[in-house]
Amino acid sequence: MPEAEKSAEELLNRTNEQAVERAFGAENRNKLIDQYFVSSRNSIEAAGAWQHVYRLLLWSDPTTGLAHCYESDKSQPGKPWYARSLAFHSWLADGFGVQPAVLAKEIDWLFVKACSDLAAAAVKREERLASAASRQRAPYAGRAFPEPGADPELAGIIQDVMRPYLSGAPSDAEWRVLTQKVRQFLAVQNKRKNLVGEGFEDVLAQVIRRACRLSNSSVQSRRLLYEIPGFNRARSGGKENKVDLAINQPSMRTIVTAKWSVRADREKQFASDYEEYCNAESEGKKFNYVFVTNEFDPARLMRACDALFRNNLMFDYIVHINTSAVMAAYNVPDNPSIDKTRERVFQHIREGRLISLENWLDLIVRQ
DNA sequence: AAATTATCAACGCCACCTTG
DNA sequence: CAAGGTGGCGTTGATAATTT
Repeated sequence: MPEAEKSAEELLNRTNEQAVERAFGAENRNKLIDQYFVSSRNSIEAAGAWQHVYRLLLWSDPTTGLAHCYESDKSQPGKPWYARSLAFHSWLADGFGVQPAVLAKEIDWLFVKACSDLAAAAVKREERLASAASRQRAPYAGRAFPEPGADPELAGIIQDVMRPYLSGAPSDAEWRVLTQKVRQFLAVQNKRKNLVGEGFEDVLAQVIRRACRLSNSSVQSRRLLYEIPGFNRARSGGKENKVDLAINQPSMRTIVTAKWSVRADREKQFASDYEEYCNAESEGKKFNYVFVTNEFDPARLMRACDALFRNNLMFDYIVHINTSAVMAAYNVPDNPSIDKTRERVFQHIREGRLISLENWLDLIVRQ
């Protein structure tokens, strides 16, 4: 390798390592998403957008090994969502053209990258904490306080299983290292939730910019409402709410609420947010209110499609990352019967009320 | 600069409601 | 009556904003 190229690469590696103190923060997230799109080198078209969203954000549930489309506890073998997860996993493997066994490697790009940045930062923090910890423990020296990280119960389980293969007894310190590693391994999945929320907004923003050829300034995430053209500062004192995603085109302003999945408490917010937007609107012109999601729960999807505000449909569009994925998940081979809620969702898809990301991106280009 | 508080999404768990 | 759906609530682990 030529000398100049080598040093440039070293510089890149070095800056990557030191620049990341908030691995899951907005800056690093966007840097990583950018990296993904630049290195994939594909021009981003509406039709392939769903694949990028899933490659970046979707993950496989470690307890089932399947692509995640519903809450883990409800997706365990034997429960209804296990069948739907199997169907979704199968559909997705076909879509990516890979075997079901290796699908997990195709997805979860953003989390995997951010986690390695996080681990690097944790190593540095550890040194500082360790010296503080020894100061904190100093006054109690000699009183045999429990060692941090020790987990005798977990160590016991491992010891019982492995006993026939152990030629000697590991030291207490070695057990602590092992149990801490096991705990860290199990804790990793809990960190995901810190990335998916705002990561979804950022990924969508980049997908929209690239697929619809819009500028950075016309597609923005987490702006205050009054920073969007044609919206006033609310006078009613309360907290300033941020808009998940705002698309500003000459012919149309679009306010997007982007939720990877829905919870009841957040569902209630949709209407109060919308009321705030309507009150703040100052140009006397129509704006679109759009809900983008990867929710698979039929009841939650149905409610979003049917939601009214002052007797009109509240959302102009309800967008799922891929409605074919929803249909695939609902049609499980071992039980062909379809309940009312799922049938209603099918109807919304047929009637164009619930649309795919691809369709919505095409609409944005045309408006 | 450090500490506190707010926010967010996922998830587990529980209680209640529906449905067959 | 049992199973499954639903909603509420609290916990977790992270960042961001605000206060001290």
